[in-house]
Order: sequence, then C-alpha cells, then structure tokens
Amino acid sequence: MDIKKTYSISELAKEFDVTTRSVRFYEDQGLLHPTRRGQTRIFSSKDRVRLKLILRGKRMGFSLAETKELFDLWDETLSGNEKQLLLMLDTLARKRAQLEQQKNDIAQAEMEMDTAEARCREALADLQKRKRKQTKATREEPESIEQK
Amino acid sequence: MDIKKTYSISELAKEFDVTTRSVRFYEDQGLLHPTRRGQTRIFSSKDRVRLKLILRGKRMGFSLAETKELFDLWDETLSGNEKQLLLMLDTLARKRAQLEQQKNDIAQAEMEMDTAEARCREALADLQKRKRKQTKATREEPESIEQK
DNA sequence: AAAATACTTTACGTTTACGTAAACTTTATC
DNA sequence: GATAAAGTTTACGTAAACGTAAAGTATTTT
Repeated sequence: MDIKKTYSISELAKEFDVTTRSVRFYEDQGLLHPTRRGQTRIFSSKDRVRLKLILRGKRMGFSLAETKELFDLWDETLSGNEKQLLLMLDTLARKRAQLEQQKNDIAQAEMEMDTAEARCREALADLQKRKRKQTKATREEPESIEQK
Repeated sequence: MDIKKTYSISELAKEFDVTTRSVRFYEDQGLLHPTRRGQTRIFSSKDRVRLKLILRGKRMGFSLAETKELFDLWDETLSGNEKQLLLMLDTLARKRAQLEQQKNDIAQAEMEMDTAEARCREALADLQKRKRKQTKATREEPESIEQK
C-alpha cells in the first residue's frame, strides 16, 4: 500500500523531476491513465508506479513504445488467457536477453574505463615527477629557466 | 594488432549490421575520421573500434553526442595536458556513477521480471488444472457440457 | 567498351520525445 | 470579488538519428 491514493500532475512531476508536459505526453501515448475530476487529471498510485517504470525504462535505453508494449501485455495477462500468458513469458525471455546484453556492455565499458583511468593517472604522475624535477633544477640554477 | 589495416564503408556496415548511411552520419557528426582515396572513404582499425564503441554506447542508452564527448576527451588526454587529464578523470567518475545507476536499474528490472514470470506461470498452471478437471467431468458426464 | 556494382554528395522526409507559446478554465488565496 | 496559481487544450517548433530518393562518379567484371 502506498502512502497516498491520488496525485496531481505537478506532484508527480516534482517527485520524479519531469515536466508536466512529459506526463501529459505519456498519457497521450497511452502509458498513463489518469481519471478526471472535471478537466483535471487525477493520478492513481498505479500511475505513479508506471511513471517510475517509464523513467527507469528510459534510463535503460527503452523507448516509450517498448515500455507501453510491456504495460499493455501485462494488463492483458491479468485477463488470464493462455495465449496471452505464453506471449508474456516469451516477451519476458526476450527482455531478459536484452538485459544480459546490457550487463555485458556495462562490464566491458567498466573494464575499458579502468584502463583509461590507469593511463590517465600514469600520465598525471609523469607530469608531477617532471614538475618536481624542474622545480629542483630551478632552485639550483634559478636563471637557467626563462619565462618566454 | 587487428587482422586488417583498412576497411571500406560497406565492410564495416556489414560487419556491424548498420547502414552505410549511419556510418556516414557518424563521420558527419565527428565520431569517425576516415581518410580518402579520391572520394572514397577508407576506415582504419581505430575507426572500426570506435564504431564498435558507438554501437555499444547506443545499446547502453548513450547519445552520439555523449559518445563523441568521450572520444574527444580521450584524444585530448593523449596530448597530456594536466587540466585535460583531470577533466578526463572527472568525466570517467561521472560515467561510472551512471553505470552504477544502470546496474541498479537492471537489477530492479530483473527482480520485477522474476515476480512477473512467477505470476504468469502460476496463472498458467491454474488454467491447466482447470482444463484437466473439465476433461474429467466431460468424460464422466459427456452431455453435461454443451458447446455454445 | 558496356554493364553492373559500389561509392559519393545533396537534400528533403520521418519518428521520437518532448519544448514552448497562446488562449482559456478552474481552484485557491487575499 | 479580484487576482494569482494551477490546470487545461491546441498547435507549432525542435533536436537526434537516421531513411530515402536523386543524380552523379569511380571501379570492377564481363
């Protein structure tokens, strides 16, 4: 059970640091389904969860269309038809494979960042050493180094 | 050392399953730097590596601009200025944080997919059980179930 | 040398995911 | 009851990442 039952558009926007424009867009694309009080949108905690999922999806490189597909599929599985259930399982498997690929990509990237960082630090250390030597030389023979 | 020294645009396109249009676009955006023989582009193995990195970046949700930034930064660190090196280290740290976030997102997603899959399988098992029961009933009192 | 193949530039078109502005209505505040 | 604050719709604009077509050049194959 969530803390609150319903949310205004600006509450959600503030909480997840998105614009109200985005939230309305997500509704327009069929990802959120707020009810109305007059004209005003009222978001349920289900909508709130979905917004969270949308944003996580984006961080993981998913398009809104992909996320919507998952939402729709999930909604249909609730109606419990066998074909839908099997389709959902299949989709889940494919998404898992995608996540595996992403984990590999990330691991690769991290390794490369390790070596990149190492080289950086080495180069920096090199510079420092040269600087120290130069300082020493400067102290010993001040006029031997000319500024421009 | 790579197997080959240079590559044509269609060789690269085929190897990485992208269109030549994309490859040209990446050059246009300053991510690749092929030399020319006449008008024709000749890609080095460095370009090949970068193309691989570009595509991995995309899978991880990075924009071409972000990837280009990293490439440019890396090139500048080779010239070994201290400020550039520090900037690179800083950028690396930020990218690492981003990857951490992504790993969390993926872990979350995997957990949720676990429970989703479990529910799916449960629902399926339920359906199977009901089917079996119905079959049994049909066998015992054939006329008790009417089709439509 | 003719034809097919691969490559090129130029340039307009398309999709995604919003930004931004205008004009209007409803709700809250003084 | 005026005014500010928050909400709404409508609609045009934009950046990213290519797709697609046109029209020409270079290379390879026959």
